[in-house]
Amino acid sequence: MGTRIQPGPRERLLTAAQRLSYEQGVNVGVDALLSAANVARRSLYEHFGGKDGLIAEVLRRAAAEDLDRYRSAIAAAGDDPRQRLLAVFDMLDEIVTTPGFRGCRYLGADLALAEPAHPAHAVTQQYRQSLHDLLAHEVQRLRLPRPGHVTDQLMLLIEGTLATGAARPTSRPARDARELAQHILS
Amino acid sequence: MGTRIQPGPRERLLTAAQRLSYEQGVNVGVDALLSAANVARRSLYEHFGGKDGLIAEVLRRAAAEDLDRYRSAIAAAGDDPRQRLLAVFDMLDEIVTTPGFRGCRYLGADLALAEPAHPAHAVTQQYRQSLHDLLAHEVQRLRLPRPGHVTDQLMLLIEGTLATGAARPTSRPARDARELAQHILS
DNA sequence: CTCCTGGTAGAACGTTCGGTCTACACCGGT
DNA sequence: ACCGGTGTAGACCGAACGTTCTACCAGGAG
Repeated sequence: MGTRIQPGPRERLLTAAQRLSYEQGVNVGVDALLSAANVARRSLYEHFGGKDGLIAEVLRRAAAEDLDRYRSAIAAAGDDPRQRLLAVFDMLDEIVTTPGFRGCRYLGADLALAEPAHPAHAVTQQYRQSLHDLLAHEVQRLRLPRPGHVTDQLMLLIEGTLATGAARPTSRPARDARELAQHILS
Repeated sequence: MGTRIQPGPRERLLTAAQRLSYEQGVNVGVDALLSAANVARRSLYEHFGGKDGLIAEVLRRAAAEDLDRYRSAIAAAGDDPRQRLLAVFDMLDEIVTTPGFRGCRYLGADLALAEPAHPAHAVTQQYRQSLHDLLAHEVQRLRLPRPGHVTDQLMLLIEGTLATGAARPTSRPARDARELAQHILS
């Protein structure tokens, strides 16, 4: 059964690694992951084949969660596609102003992992594609000219918001981005 | 004297580290830096006190070069502040489409170095402040309302361009950003 | 009861990490 | 001629890296 009193080692490892790989970066050591999860060394290699596999799985899980946050924010903003898309930047404002925000996890992974063959890269690519599709679906309904172009610009604003939020913590990049998004969508 | 047939070990080390710390990330090993620069281990510690000092100095040098690129691009664009600012995004288009582009060096350093006390963070902060001032000076001449706000938005577009260029190499984020910049500046 | 599965605990592997150290060579200045 | 400064070459250190290994233990199924 999936549910026990305490989550199994696989679950504990994923939870701890999701937190630590964000706080400390994906180059965090295996020992730190194991002791944070209270998991035996062996379990890591049985469940994920190695650190790379764990990191990739962590990113997959985080991607699913983050996409759900985008979907929830959009769904809660009513029916107007314009308002639904602007709601994304309201959600981003919350995220980047939350203490402990350290930038976009996926960009951080791509920059930190130099080897192009690392399985993490495929996960981040897939994540961005899903997010792009999510936005494109809303943009489509607006019947604007060049919908693909508009979607790319929204993606750029999102990446810029997360990057600026990490680089200049005093600023409020999501507000700036939201204003720019309003320009695009009108 | 400063000029010899071959640059001294300090110069070689800076040059090699500037390249390697970008290609491989700032977590590149000391041995890789030393062998790439053909420099004795000892020289690193005599000249920079350690790897952290070298990384910080590399970022300082890169920042000076990058700021000069911005200044040159702006200066070459004539007298109209609007055209001068848009020229920044033309320059960025060149940068992000150049093979081997791996994103913003300074954001990469901030994300990869988890310890807040690392000297690199002060350098990246200073770099962004200088870039911000550079843009603000041009924005000021436009006599727009909320010039600080506009400058922040331009910074966000720049960060977004560099992040997107690294994350989605097939896109042309600088063009999208330039179009948004035109909206801001009009 | 016995056996198997899946978990823990931890030693140990070889490699790499950043950093310190010794030994020696070159070269310009006095 | 000599000396001090600066460089190279490379051994060496303790620690951390990712990984593999053995030994043991709990719980459920046969």
